[in-house]
Amino acid sequence: MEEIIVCEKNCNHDDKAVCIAKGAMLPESDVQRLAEMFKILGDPTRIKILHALTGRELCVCDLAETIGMGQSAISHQLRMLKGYRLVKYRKEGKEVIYSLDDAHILGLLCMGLDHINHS
Amino acid sequence: MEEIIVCEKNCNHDDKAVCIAKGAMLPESDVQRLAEMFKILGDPTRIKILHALTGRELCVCDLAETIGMGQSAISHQLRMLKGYRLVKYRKEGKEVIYSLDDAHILGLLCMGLDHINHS
DNA sequence: CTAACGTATGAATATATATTCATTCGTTTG
DNA sequence: CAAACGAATGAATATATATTCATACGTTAG
Repeated sequence: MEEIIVCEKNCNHDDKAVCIAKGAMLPESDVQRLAEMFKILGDPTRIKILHALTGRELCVCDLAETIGMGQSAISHQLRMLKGYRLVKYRKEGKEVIYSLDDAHILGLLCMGLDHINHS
Repeated sequence: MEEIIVCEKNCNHDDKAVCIAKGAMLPESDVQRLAEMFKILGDPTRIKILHALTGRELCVCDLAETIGMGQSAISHQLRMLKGYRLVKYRKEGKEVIYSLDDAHILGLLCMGLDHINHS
């Protein structure tokens, strides 16, 4: 699956470890996308939004009140979540109603919850 | 499982949604710990370190060379990972050899990889 | 058409974060 | 004991990030 890269530099101690580790490295693009994805989940406000939207759809205003933050802050975060396809929206009159777009990400959230509870 | 909180404020539109959403909210402490945990995984360098240490132990120097970054940068990140019990170390002469301390977290990494690949 | 409402947005601010540099510490080796 | 090495650390810096404020936009109601 992963291509083997030969390590050029000769370090003083055990070369082999570095060579093997280098060869096993994730492609940079995967690393970046992974980090990006986890970073999105690494913010309390965004977690609250995603969790609030599980099994429910809510307009911006209600989200803001539910979470207890300003409308603008929520809107900015929704913009980001929208960008990563984690939420979608539908317009109804003046309201914009958000819901989850990616059920898959909930698995990560749940697994995260498991992790912080069982340890 | 979760205690129901009654919402006081009367918003113009549908109160019920907010009440229910508020009642279903995660405890603040859970939210914080979840976010904290994901934030740790939300950095390319830390992902590289954790991934490099899967199935292998490496000293700081080799980690730095494997990843292609300065010793100090790696050391700072290891400090953080150590703080969250994601890595452990053992000393061998002048070297400090790190390994994973929490195999559980690898599940999250893998699941993350699945997620970015199948979507 | 105008006012009111819900939302989006840009700028500003405060804060957090990662990396580098210089230095120190501890261990080993000559 | 002194020099060399690997690692840790603190300060400094650069950069990213979240939130607030003010305002603009679009829709609806009067």
